[in-house]
Amino acid sequence: MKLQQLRYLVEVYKQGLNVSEAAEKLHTSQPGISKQIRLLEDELGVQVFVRNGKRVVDVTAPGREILRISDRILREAQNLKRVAEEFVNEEEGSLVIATTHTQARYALPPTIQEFLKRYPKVKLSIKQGSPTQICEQVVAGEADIAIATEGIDLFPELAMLDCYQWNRSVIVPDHHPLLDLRGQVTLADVAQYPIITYDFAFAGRSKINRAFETARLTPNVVLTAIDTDVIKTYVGLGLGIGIIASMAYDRYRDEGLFAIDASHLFEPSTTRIGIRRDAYLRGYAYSFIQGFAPALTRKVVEQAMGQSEED
Amino acid sequence: MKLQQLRYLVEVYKQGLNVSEAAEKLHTSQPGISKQIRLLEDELGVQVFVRNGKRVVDVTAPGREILRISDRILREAQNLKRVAEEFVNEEEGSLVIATTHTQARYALPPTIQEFLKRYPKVKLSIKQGSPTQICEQVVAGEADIAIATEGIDLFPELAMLDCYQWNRSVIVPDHHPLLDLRGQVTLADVAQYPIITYDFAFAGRSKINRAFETARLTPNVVLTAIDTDVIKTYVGLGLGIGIIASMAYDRYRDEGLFAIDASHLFEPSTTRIGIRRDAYLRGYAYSFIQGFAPALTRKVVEQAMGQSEED
DNA sequence: AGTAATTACGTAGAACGTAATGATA
DNA sequence: TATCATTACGTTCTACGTAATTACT
Repeated sequence: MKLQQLRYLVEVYKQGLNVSEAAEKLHTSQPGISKQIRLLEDELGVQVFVRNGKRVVDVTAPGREILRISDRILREAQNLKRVAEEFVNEEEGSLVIATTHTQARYALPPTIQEFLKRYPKVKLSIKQGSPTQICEQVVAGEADIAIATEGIDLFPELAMLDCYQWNRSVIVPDHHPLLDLRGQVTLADVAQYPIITYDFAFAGRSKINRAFETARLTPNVVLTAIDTDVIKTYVGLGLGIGIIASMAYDRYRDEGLFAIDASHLFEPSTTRIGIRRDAYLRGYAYSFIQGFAPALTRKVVEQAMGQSEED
Repeated sequence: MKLQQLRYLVEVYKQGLNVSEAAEKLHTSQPGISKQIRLLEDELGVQVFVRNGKRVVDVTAPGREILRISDRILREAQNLKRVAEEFVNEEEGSLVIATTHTQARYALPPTIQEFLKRYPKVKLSIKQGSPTQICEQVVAGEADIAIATEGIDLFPELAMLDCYQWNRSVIVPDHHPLLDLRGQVTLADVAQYPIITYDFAFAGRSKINRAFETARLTPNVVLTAIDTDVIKTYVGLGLGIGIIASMAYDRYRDEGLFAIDASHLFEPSTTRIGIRRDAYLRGYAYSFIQGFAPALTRKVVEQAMGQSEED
C-alpha cells in the first residue's frame, strides 16, 4: 500500500470515477493510475471500483469505506507536511480564507491589513462564496478557514466559533420619507417600500424574513444580491430601500445614501468561523483568527477543535 | 513521503531511538532505515531526530508532532487493510483479547466457546496482564479488545463500556469459624483472620481496601496474587481466608473450600471492555462483545467509539 | 466514430542489501 | 574495543511514460 495509490483512488472518486481526468489533475499518465489502483486492489483482495468492462461505473461497498479512510490518511499526511513547514519557517506559508462578500469587504480589511504587516511572507488568499460553498471548501481542504454568518451549522467536520454579533440598517436615498421618522421606524414602515437585500443563502437573510413573518407583514423584495455594493447601487438609483449589515455603511464613502439603524427590527446575527476539526493550523492562522476575534485565543480554538487533550 | 518512511520513524522511536533494533524488528537493513529517514527529513526540511554525531539521542520538537501524526496515519492504514479483509471473508481473521486471569478463567469461557463455534476460522488469542498492561496493549495496537475491572479509566484513546457488575465472596477451608456465622459475617469478623487476595493492581482490590478503611479496620493481608487459583490453593493449605470474585468459586470444583457471600461488605465492581476509538473492528469482534455483554450491540459500541455519525 | 480504460513495453529511478568507513561510549 | 550510524556501491524491482489495443457509448 502506497500513499500515491490512495491519492489515485481518492482523485478518481473526486473526478466522478473518471480515471483520465484524475490523471490530468495529478499531472500523471492515465495508465499509471489504472495500474496502481489495480495493484492496490490486488493487494487488498477487494475491488474498490465497480467496472463495467473497461469503464469505472461505481464504488463497491468496501470501496466506500476504503475511500473514507484513504481520505483521512491523505489529510493527515497533509497535516504532517504542515507541521514541518511550521517549524521550517513560522512566518512563511499560505492561508486561505473562504468567506462571503460582506465579510471580505467590510469586516476583514483591518484584520487582513494587520496580518499582512505582521506576516509579510504568508501568502494570503480569499475565496468568496455563499456560506454553504465556503464551508464545503473548508471541508474539501480547499480553504483553511471559513468565515460566515449563516447556514454553517450543518457540517460535523467543522468546529464553529462565534466571532461577533452585528445588526442591520435600512439604507435609503436622500430625501426619503423614512428619514422623517428617524428613530421611530417600524417594520410596517419598512414594508411599505420596495426592498433590496441579500440573497436568501446569505448573511442572515432568514432573520430578515422571520422578522416580517412574525409581524405578519409581507415585504416587497424587488431585488436580491449577494453583495452589499450591488444593493447600495440600486438603492442609489431609487429602486427601493436596502436592508444591509450596519457595518457595511459608511457615511462618507456612501454619499447620497443614509442609514437608519434597524437593530430593534431584526434579530442580531452572529458571524462565525469554521475550521476542520482534523486540520493542522499554522501558528499564523491562529494569529489571524485572534486578530479577527480577540476572544478566540489559540487555546480556545484548539479546545473547540477537540485537540486540547494533547497539550 | 512514503508510508514506509513513516513506519521507520515510528519504529525507531518505539525501539528507544535505536535504528538497528528497528531494522531488526522490521526485517530490513539498518542502512535502509537510516537513509529513508534522512530522505524524509530532507523532504520535510525538518529533523525528526536529534543526532549526537552518529547516534540518535532525542526527538526534536517538530519530530514529536510528526511521530504523533505518523502513528495516526499508520493506524488508519491498518484499519484500511482490515476493512478489506472484512469484505474478503467476514468469517476469517484474528481477534486478540487482552484480559486478566480472572476474566479469562471465570467470565470468558462460555463466550469464547460460543464464539469459536460460530466463527471457527477466526484465530482467537488471549493475552493476560494487569489492567494497566491490558489497556496499554490495546493502545499500542497489540490487542483489539481489553476486558478488565479496574484502572482502565486513564486512557483517553480507549472507549470503555460497562459489561456487568459482580460481587465478592470470602472463601474459607472446611470447619472454619466464619462458617458458623453464615449470613451474618461482618468486616470485623473478616479482619480477624489472615487474608489472601488479589494483587493491588488487579480486579477491584482497591474496593476491598476502601471497605476496610471506611470501617477503620486494618486487614492482615498475608499474601496477594494476580490469580484466583493461587489464592484458592493457599486458602486450601490453611494459610488464611480468601477474598475473591464470587464467580470464581464453584461449589463442586473447589472441593474443601466454602464461599461466604460478601456482597454486603464490599462495593460491587464493574467489568468493562475497552476499545481504541480509532480502531476498525471486524464484524465478528462486535459479535464477540455482544456475546460477552448482550447489552453491547454493535450500535451501542460504535456510538461509544464516536463513529455513529457516519452510519 | 469517438471516448475511455487496459495491456505491452521500455526506461529512469528508487529502495534495499552488502560491505566498508566513521563516530561514540 | 565494541556498538551503532552513515557512506559507498551495486542490483533488483518498480513506478511511470509512450504507444498500441480493446471495450464501451
